[in-house]
Amino acid sequence: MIKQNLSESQQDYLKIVLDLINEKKVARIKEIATRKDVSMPSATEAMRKLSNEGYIQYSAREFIELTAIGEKTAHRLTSKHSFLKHFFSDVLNINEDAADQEACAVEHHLSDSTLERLILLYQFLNECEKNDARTINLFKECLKAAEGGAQSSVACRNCFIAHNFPHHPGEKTLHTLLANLIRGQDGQIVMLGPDSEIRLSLIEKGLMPGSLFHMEEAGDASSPFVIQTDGCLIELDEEAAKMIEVAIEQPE
Amino acid sequence: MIKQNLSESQQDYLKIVLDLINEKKVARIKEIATRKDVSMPSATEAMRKLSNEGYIQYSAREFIELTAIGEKTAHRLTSKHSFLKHFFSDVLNINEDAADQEACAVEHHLSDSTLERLILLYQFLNECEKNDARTINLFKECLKAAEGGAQSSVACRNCFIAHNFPHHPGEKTLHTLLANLIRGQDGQIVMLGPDSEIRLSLIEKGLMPGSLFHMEEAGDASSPFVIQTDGCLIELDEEAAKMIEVAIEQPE
DNA sequence: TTGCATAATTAGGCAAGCCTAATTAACTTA
DNA sequence: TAAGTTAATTAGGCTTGCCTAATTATGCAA
Repeated sequence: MIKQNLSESQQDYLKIVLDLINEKKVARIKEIATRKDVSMPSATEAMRKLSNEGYIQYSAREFIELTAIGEKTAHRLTSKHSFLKHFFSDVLNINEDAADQEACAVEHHLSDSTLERLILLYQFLNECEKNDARTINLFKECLKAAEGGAQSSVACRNCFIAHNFPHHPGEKTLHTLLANLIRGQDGQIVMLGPDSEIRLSLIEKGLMPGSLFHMEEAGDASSPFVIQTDGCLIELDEEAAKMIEVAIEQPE
Repeated sequence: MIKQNLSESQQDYLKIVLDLINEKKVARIKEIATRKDVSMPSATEAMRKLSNEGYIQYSAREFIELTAIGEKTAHRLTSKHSFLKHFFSDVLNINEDAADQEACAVEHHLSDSTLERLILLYQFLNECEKNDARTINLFKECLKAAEGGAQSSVACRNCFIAHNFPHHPGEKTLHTLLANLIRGQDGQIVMLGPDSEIRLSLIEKGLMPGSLFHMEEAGDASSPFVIQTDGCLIELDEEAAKMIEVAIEQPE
C-alpha cells in the first residue's frame, strides 16, 4: 500500500498539504491547486494518489488529513527545504527568493547523507570551536568582495595567485596564471579570479576548479588564448586568462 | 529551432554523446542506449529530438556529431558535473561513487549562480590566504571525527555546547541542550551533536539547524521528550535530546 | 426552499520519455 | 555475393502529470 518513493510532484503536494493544515487548519483542493500552480483536477488526482499510497486520508469532497507517515514525510521534506534555503542564503549569501527557489529545485535530489555533510559543514563554519575566528565571517568578507565587479573586489585580489607565487612550494605542482602557459602545456584550473563578471562567464563556458586542459594556442593582448578541455576548444581573451590560476607539473 | 531548456534526460544524452565522441571518436546509438540504460529506440528518438533542436547533427543511420552549441552545452554540463563531484568528494568527503551519483542528481537543478557561490566557497576553503591554516583541513578533521560512531568522535565533542556554555555571551539568545528545556519553552536548533548515528536519525526526523520547535513534554531517562515542529509531534529519547544544541530567548 | 455561486469531480486529451515487437539496413564472412 | 549477424528504425503502447470542458455537489442568501 505504501509506495516508498514519492515523485517530485507528489512530494511537493505533500508539503503543501502540511503547510495548509498548519496555516489554515484545513487543506482544500482549491488552495492546493493555487499553491502548486496547477488546475484543480490535477490537485484532485494527486490527492487520490497520495491517499492510495497511504500518505493522506481523503475521499472525494471530504477533509484532507495527513496520516502518521504522511506527516512524518512532509515534515522531513519541509525541514530539508528550510535547511537548504538557510544554507544558500546564510552561507552562500544568495538572496532569500533565489535561495528558496534553489532549495525547491535541489531538495528532491539531495540524499540525506549528503544533507548531513552539508549540515556538518554549516556547523563547522558557524560554530566549531576550532574556528575561533568564526570562519563564516571570513568567508562572507570574501563573498562580499567577490560579488562586486572588478573595481569593488580589491580585497579579494590578495587571495589571488599573482601576489604570492608559487603557492604550495612543497608540492609537485606549480601554480601560475593560465596566461603564463605556453603552447602545448597541460594544466588544471585551481581557482577563478576576483572579477565577478569574468568569473561567471568562465563558469558558463564550463571552466572551473578541477578542469583539466591543454594549451592549444597561447594568445596575447591582441589574439585569444585557445585551450582544449573535454575535447572542446575554448577561446579566452587575455584579461580572462590572467584571471585563472592553474596548476602545472613542476618543470623538472 | 533551438530550444533553450533541455530536459534532464536530454541533458544526459548530450553529455553521453560528448563523452563517447571523446572516448571512441564516434557515438553510436547502441552505446548511448547502454550508458543511459535505456532501449535503443529510446536513444534513437532522443537523438532525433536533439537534432531537431539544434544540438547535434543526425539523420537516420548516420554519424552523430555535436553542433557548436551542442558541444558548448555538453561541455558546460560535464564541467558542472565534475565540479560538483569534486566538491562532494573533496570537501564533504563523500566516497567517489556516491559523490558521482549525487552530482548526477543535483547538477540539473543547480543554477549557475549558485554554482558560482559553491565555487567561491570551495576556493575559500582551499586557497584563500585569509585562511592561513587551510581551513579545509580543519573541516576534514571534524568530518573524520563526525563520521565515526559515538566512540570515535571524541575529538569533535569539544565543539559541542556542553563544554563551553553559554556560547555567545553577547547575543540575546542563550545556547543550551534541548534536554535542558522545560515544558512550554520555545527554541531553535543550532547544532547536532557528535554521534553520527543519532545525528542521521535526527536528520531523518527532520530536525536540523534552523528548526524551530516548542517543548511539549520534557522527558527524562525513562520517558521521551516530545517536541512540536511544523505542527508535528516528535519524540526523542534522552540521549538524542542531549545531542542537540538549541538557542532560546534570554530568560529576561 | 429554491436558486446561484463556488468548489470539486469526471471525462477525455496531450506531451515526454520510456518500453517491446517487428522490420529494415548495414556490415562481415564463408 | 549470399547468408547470417548485428545495429538501427518504425510502429504501437504505457505511465505520469498535466490540461480544458462539462458535470455534480455544496453552502449560502433571498
